[in-house]
Amino acid sequence: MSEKQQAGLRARTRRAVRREIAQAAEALFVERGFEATTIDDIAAAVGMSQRSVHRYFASKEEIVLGKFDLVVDDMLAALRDRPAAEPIWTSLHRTFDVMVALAEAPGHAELVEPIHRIVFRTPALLAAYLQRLQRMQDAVVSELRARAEAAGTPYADDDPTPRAVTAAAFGCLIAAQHSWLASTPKGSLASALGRAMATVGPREPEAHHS
Amino acid sequence: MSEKQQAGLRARTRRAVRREIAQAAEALFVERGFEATTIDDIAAAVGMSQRSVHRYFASKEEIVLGKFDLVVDDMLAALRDRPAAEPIWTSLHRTFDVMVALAEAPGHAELVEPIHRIVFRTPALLAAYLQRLQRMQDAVVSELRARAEAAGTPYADDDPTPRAVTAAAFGCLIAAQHSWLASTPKGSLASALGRAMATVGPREPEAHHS
DNA sequence: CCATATCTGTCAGACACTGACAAGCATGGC
DNA sequence: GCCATGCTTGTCAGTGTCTGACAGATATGG
Repeated sequence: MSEKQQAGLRARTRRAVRREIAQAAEALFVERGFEATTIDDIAAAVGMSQRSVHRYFASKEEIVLGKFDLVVDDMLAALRDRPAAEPIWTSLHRTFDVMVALAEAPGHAELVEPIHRIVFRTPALLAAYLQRLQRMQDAVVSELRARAEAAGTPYADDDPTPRAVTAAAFGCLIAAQHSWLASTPKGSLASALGRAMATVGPREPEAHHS
Repeated sequence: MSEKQQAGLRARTRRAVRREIAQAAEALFVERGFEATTIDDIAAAVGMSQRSVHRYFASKEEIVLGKFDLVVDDMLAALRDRPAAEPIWTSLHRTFDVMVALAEAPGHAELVEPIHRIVFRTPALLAAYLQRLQRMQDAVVSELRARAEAAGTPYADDDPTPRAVTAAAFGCLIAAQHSWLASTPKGSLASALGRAMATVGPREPEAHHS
């Protein structure tokens, strides 16, 4: 009843309206910038009232970053499906692959780059994006703790290891996005991620879950 | 003329008023929370108008995170003073030590923990903090590029290495802050940082500036 | 003592966001 | 076909952050 991805008619039309709003909004954002576009402009573009737009998106940033929230669930599911014996760094790399694949999926890959650029250029959007990444890291850390617990080598409650490794991996993701935006000619985001994640990695001082 | 840390009378009184506002605001934030405290409340607490408070702080978040901006300059200076032959990871560790030392300095160390907790608990504040860390990373990456340039082994423009290493280090900083807040009994932030930065690190596939 | 610069309060406004209410429109039982 | 129910929508009103403009108070420097 809450906010599931039901196949009901209501939920379907709701998602359609969401897409319509996001589509019109992104066009305006690309055209005249994020901050220079008001909610009223977006509402007028789709023929709705300002209030209704806010019924579909809790905040202005969510219009741009809303898609990311949907990917997060897929990424966490991908992480859970990774074999327990796999090195953590590899599992995190494969988790990011889910996001990269959707970003480079054919059809709407043209909008990905300008939107990406806007997110990293607009302070408010970058802050919101980093906040979402941070929130996702909490979920990843929980998963890593559960995995270590299942392996018989749980982390101590105040052990910074799982969060440090996770934060380092997410740092590589952001570095890859930066590098991808700066690359000329434009390479693939997947290769940028691979290169970034090859430059750093976890250190295993003693035996700790192979 | 712009915004330097002059020793003039004007700049001195201005910083005094800033401190007074921040002090009163932090008391209110700790007492009733960040979001539940309005600018009008803060203005009333220091006997000023709402408009004048905004003349000293561009945003509500800056009242809390303004001190961080001052530390950033010291940290960047510390990074520049590190010997060029020192491993990057160690240089970054020493850079963070500057911030840790100020956080654990005697006198105002009691306020550090509750403020820390508020920052990590309040979404808007966490987002603003992460944004500032990201902006600082840009400066650190520039410094690392300049250092590699001076060493005769410059990075390519789209090489994600310097940013990935930097992002990983900052991830360790955040992980250390988390671990420090979660630790009972409360350990030192410096030791938490040391443990976090020991868990991950750069990989040197080939010879690249010792 | 005066010209200049700075600080201040007040007013007004843009903008994001929220709650409340009533009207429109659908679905589903009768 | 008809009506009750529930969801969506627009309108209105309000809060809170943040900004610009103006005028008065205060301080600085010649």
